[in-house]
Amino acid sequence: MKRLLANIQIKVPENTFLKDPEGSELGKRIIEESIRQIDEYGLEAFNFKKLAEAVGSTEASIYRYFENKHKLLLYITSWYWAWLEYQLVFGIANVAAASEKLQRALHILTEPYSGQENYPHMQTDALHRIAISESSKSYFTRTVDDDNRKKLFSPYKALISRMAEIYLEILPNYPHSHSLAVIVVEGILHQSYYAAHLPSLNDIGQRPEDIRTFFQQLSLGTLQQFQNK
Amino acid sequence: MKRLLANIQIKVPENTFLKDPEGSELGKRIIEESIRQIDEYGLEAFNFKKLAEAVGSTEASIYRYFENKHKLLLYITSWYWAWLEYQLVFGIANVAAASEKLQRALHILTEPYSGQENYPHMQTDALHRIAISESSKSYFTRTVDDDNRKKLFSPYKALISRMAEIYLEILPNYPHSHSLAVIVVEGILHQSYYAAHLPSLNDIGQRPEDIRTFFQQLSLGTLQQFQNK
DNA sequence: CTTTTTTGATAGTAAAGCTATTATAGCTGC
DNA sequence: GCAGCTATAATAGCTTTACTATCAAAAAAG
Repeated sequence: MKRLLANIQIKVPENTFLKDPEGSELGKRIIEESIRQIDEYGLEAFNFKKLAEAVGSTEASIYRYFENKHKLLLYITSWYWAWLEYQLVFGIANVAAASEKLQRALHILTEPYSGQENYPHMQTDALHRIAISESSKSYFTRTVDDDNRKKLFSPYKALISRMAEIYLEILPNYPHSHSLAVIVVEGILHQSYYAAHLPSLNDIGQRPEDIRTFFQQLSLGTLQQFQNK
Repeated sequence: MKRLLANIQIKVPENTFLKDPEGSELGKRIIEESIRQIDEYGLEAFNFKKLAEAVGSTEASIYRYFENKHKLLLYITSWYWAWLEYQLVFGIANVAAASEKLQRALHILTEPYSGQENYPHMQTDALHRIAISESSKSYFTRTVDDDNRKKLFSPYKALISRMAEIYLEILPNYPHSHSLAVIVVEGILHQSYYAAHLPSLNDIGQRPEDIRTFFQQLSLGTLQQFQNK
């Protein structure tokens, strides 16, 4: 796939951080190590004390960048959604047929590119695993409404909108493109999770091409069913 | 809809509790109040201290019933899945046409019956809201594999299997009935959540009949697409 | 070379999660 | 009616997590 253009920057909602971690060495190390630890131990076991120790700094310093670990999770997942959106837009640029766009989009969602030159502290493969097992924790909280008002979910919504546009291109006037897009994006992530942990909830398997085929059929079938009704 | 037969009992996996809460007055009050508090404040804000105070007991006594709040959540959600499965099996019994079964199943998933005579401490409407906003927290943990080995997810799997059977009845030899079932069950719950909190991720709306129609089209479309491929 | 910003060092508080100990009340069997 | 068992209450305490405050040192900016 393609790497980021040198002058393109991934933008994360400002309210996720107190001080931009991209603006300092310590900040970048905090992000890099957070990704490592959340990926390795999971969000619950992750805390600022262990993080501080690992980056050779102090808890207080971490708190100067992020209010709490929930905001840090939002920062990390937002970055990932923004990056995925970029991959997607780039990946379908200049593709004529809408169904071909869908196919490529599903390819990116199931096998996101993992070399990441511009942001060496962003391990996109670890981020992908975090998206699979931790991302839903960013919005199933009692602060959702507040976070939403602060636009903290906009990168995720932007990604969903891109998918929705593809569906609309396949079937203009389809009224549920966003719902379908969410179901497909989350379905892909969750099916990967189930394949690894609750295999009886997944009879597609974990091969990306099989997951793609399934969701392509689900997408086209849903659209067609609406059209024929 | 229908109420539970007097001699039917909802069975919850044994390893979710240390001492069966159904076996004592205190146990039932613990469950009733847990449901109330988790529904009202969310799982994160919920803890055994406040719970103990509300039921007029002590923290130590709660710990005699449940190892921790994660197990208590598993108990509560397991009960709900088992109850839903019962509603579903009952609701489609003696229905001949498979497509009619699907329709009824979707009806139960979107509008589960809420009068609950045999288990007055089980507020099924509160449980439904908990299923929507908290249930995924029961398996997105680093103890999933362990919990799964202990069969703690069997009621959820049983529910999914019932749905899967309906799909198989509509299209025998369909190889992805379980994945489709999970996507539909979770899709219904999540779309309800988005309708309330992140409306731009849901363009179906929150009316149960609209949600049903959408997922019926998605189900049938997915099956048909497979058949025609 | 001085001022401002960033980080480090250290301390401490509050709440959550969990365990242990002892006392008391009620029931079970004899 | 009493011995013994079980369930709960009362109390205490420990550990970890989450978070705040203060001050000094180092580094960067002017």
